[in-house]
Amino acid sequence: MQNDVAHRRLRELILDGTYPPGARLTELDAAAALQMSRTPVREALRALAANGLVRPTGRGVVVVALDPADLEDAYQVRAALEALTAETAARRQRDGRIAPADLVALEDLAATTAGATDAGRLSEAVALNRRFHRRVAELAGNAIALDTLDRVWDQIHVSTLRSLAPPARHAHVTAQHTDLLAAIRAGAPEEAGRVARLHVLDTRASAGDLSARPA
Amino acid sequence: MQNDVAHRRLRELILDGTYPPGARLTELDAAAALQMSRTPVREALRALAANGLVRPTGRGVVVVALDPADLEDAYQVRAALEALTAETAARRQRDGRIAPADLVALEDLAATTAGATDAGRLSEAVALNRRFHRRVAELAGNAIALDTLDRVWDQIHVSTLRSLAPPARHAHVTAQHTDLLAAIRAGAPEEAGRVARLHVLDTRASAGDLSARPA
DNA sequence: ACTGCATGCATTGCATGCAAACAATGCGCG
DNA sequence: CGCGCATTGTTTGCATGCAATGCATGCAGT
Repeated sequence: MQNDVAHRRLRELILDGTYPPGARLTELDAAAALQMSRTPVREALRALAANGLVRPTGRGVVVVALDPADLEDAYQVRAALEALTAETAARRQRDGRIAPADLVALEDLAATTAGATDAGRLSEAVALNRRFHRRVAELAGNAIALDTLDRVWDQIHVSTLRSLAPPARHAHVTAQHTDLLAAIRAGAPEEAGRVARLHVLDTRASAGDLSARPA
Repeated sequence: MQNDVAHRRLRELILDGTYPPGARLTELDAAAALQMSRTPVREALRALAANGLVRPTGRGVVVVALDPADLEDAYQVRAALEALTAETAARRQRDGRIAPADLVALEDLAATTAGATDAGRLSEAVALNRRFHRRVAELAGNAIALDTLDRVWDQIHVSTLRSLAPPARHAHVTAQHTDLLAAIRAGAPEEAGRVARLHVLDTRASAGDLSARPA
């Protein structure tokens, strides 16, 4: 009950845009693509549907394509949860329950992310950015929040794939990362939560602008 | 791709305690219980795992049993999301985007819930309580938040099944419901969010106390 | 030309069979 | 008496086959 190759591979194919939002996918298609029989593919499709990456539709499934309103909703959820995890992480730091090495590693990651962003290595920057946010959430030590965030991140990722544009004001984004780290390091929960929420909502703003004028 | 009888029925069996937290479940067992072949059951099990109701373990799956720390985490997530939805609902009300009938219906539901709680009809009260919270979340019109909350509610529900004790201070709980409704009706987002968060965390306190001294 | 219907086809739902993995058990050997 | 190893049984992973469903296509009748 843990050999989900089909699930993992299909998730990859969706996240990297091979199956873009709105793409219809039948069991047979997917099975052919993965060179497997329909059985494991069916299971994977169910799991993906449960994770909100794919939506059942009459025959077959379609890759989710969040409309602007849904995307806004997703960002609201993400903001609420990242505020929670940032706040929790800061509290843990204040209580001395965070290993100094973890904080340093996180600061390194932030720097690497900023570097990739500045250099315009887009997809790498996106991946690093997600890893940064995920690490922050990990610091909170809330497995359920992390799990939930993974879902939301995936959903947002899929629906913002086409707008893989460089963040308009990436110096701003980098600065916000720095602020967040500072608040966590200082053990200031309130501040960390506030910064995290605003940062997510800022990201939304740019993604929203882009998704407002696509195909 | 939407005929999940197996998924729905297994979910029911887990939520109503037929398969209690920690129960091990093999595909064959479940298939026998549902009188189906293993194939649809496997799909259901994968979906349940994706929804966090069941956890893969070596052979077969076990029904999730959140330890007290995880339960606390789940309540934190729930509180953050219910604060968001309450806040959003209040904002919508303020902007006149909520049908008056919906608010009235919600107040009725709150009254019914209070009645069942007072009368000590425990399982009915639990069900009504969840419906009340769900309706509030629906008012926010955020489908993704609702979806996410459903997951978290399910997870919490499973792990608090054994402690089906009457809420210690149910007058208090009822009062908080009233306060929440008032804040929404008044179109006071900040207040609604605050009340919702505190209400959830209060609930947690009592559930936590109970789960601290179980089997 | 348009509507209604029937036929065919794509696609899903489910069962069954088989092979591989893993765990437990019992056996032989030291 | 204890330890290691082989054997057996359980359970999963996957493929295939078949039946049922619903959609699209084309034909006929108006």
